[in-house]
Amino acid sequence: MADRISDAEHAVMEVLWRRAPLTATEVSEALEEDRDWSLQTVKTLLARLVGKKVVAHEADGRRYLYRPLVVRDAYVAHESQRLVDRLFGGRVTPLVAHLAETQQLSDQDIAEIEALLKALKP
Amino acid sequence: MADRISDAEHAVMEVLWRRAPLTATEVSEALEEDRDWSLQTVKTLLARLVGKKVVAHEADGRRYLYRPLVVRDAYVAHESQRLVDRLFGGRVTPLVAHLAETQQLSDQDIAEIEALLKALKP
DNA sequence: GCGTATTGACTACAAGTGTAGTTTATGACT
DNA sequence: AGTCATAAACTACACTTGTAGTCAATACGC
Repeated sequence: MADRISDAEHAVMEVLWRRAPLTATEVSEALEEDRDWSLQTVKTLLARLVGKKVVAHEADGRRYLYRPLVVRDAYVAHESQRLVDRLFGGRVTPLVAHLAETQQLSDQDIAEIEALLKALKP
Repeated sequence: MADRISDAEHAVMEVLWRRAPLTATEVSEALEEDRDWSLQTVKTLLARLVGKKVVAHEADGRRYLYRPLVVRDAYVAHESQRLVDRLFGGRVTPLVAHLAETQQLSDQDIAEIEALLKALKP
């Protein structure tokens, strides 16, 4: 479960996190808007995800049903941590500071985050 | 300038962002603590970075001096944006919310971020 | 001046990634 | 029953990435 999920694979995971289990064809259809992939490509990605043990497939008649084996939150946490570690020395404050500066946080964003922080305080 | 910087390449960039210009040997020495790379490996990475036009090299006698062509802030901004886009639908607040939950922000972290946000308000 | 170390240039090579095509079995329709 | 569509399995192939090795030129120490 420690293998990295590539970019293309991640797009497939997002579909499965939204709804599962799905057949390969259904996943492919769900991706049509965003990526211009052939069904074969999607199947390859699904097979690789199964190989990485982050997706399970169970036979359903002649086809497979795919479902995620890792929860999205865990993935998001892992990737966020990676970024914070690599670019901000593991500290969250500099990240927020950076986003605040470069991203033009709207007043509403700021209000939201403040409310969130307030709720966290003892 | 749009080529992605790989993980290993990023380690080299960090060295150059800290101090530049440097020779390949100096970069290699600076990396000794963190990565167990041969000089040749570092040279390969430098060459690739030059190929990607994110590092420049200028001859200095028989060797080259390497210096970054992109500023760290731009890279950090780009990577942060990528993560926010991919995992949080482009919105910063959910990222902060997520980090707040999973990262056990200390009281001090919270205080820092609050101060930072206060400073941003009109 | 000659050997040795250093440097850049070029080459290597396996694993991972993006992106399919081909083959074979099976089920669905007429 | 024969034909067409579909699904899985296998194969392909170029590009990137991690990690060097080799070669040829040059400079430095003695």
